[in-house]
Amino acid sequence: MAATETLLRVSNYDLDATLDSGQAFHWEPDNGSWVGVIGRHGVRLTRTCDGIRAATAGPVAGWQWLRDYLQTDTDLDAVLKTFPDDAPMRDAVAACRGLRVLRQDPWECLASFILSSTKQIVQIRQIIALLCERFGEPLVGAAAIWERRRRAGQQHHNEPGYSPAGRQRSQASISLPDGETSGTLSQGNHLSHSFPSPEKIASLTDPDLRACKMGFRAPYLLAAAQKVAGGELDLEGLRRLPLAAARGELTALRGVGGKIADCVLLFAYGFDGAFPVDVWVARALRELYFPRRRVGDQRLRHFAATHFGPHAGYAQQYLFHYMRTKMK
DNA sequence: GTCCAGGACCTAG
DNA sequence: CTAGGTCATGGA
Repeated sequence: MAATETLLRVSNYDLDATLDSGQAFHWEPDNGSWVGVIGRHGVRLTRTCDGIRAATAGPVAGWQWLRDYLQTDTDLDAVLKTFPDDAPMRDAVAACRGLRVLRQDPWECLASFILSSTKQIVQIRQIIALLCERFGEPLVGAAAIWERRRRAGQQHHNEPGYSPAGRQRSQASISLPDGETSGTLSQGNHLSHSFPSPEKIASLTDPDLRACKMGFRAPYLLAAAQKVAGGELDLEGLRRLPLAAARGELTALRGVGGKIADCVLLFAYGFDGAFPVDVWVARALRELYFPRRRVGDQRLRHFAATHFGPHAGYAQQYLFHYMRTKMK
């Protein structure tokens, strides 16, 4: 394996909380490390005493892309200092100090959250895994893995646009023999392909997508992919817009309301003022800030938009993870 | 079998 | 403005 390694020196970084807090869905724990996909790279991350050890399956030119993704250069203490000084926030921060907000690819983030509506996180991962293994590109450095499979006398069907009809045979043919992990970065096939490009998804059909278990979200994803691939929506251009304008561009997409738009603005663009309110955060706000009071949806959103300061989205992520892990 | 999930949308009051 | 139904799927 032509692996490349480095050590990202960083303190105050909770890798577990960061990669398992419902921001990104292309990561899995593996023997004390995390294995995942960033762009076309398979990546293994391991927390050490002085930082994060990173390894990729193929050669890379520098590591700035990984520092950007993980936000290791963010001054976390400066962010935490802007949080409101109240009991709920103190408890939430104490529960997962070191949690970071990632900086993901806009298309992957938008598509992932279009798929997230009324789904449990474990199911979102499953849908995205299917989407990637069927329609994504093999990762950089994965050629050695494919060669090993080929020499084992197994066929595989890697051509673009293969039909769902060939799925069963294809899946069976590319699975490794029992017990072989071969020191590869990922054991499962679902972590061996990139997230499909907007152009790729735009070329698919509704049944192709529904076969990935995404149900009524399929037409939403397809329409979004077509707008991005056709240049009608410029995702890179959103970086230069004010928060409200960027939000308007995203919510113009069918299937993208305020919550999903805020997730994308926060997790992909770094708009820290975006404050996604899902069922968990709504529950957290009601229980922690308005105990046994009847608070309307409108007032709750107003509170969220005004109470948490310039890094409100960051505060939201602490509340979300706190609620989901500690308070059940 | 029932309830619910990092929702959005449509309609009716 | 809020309340309720609908969409598709599968964990718990």
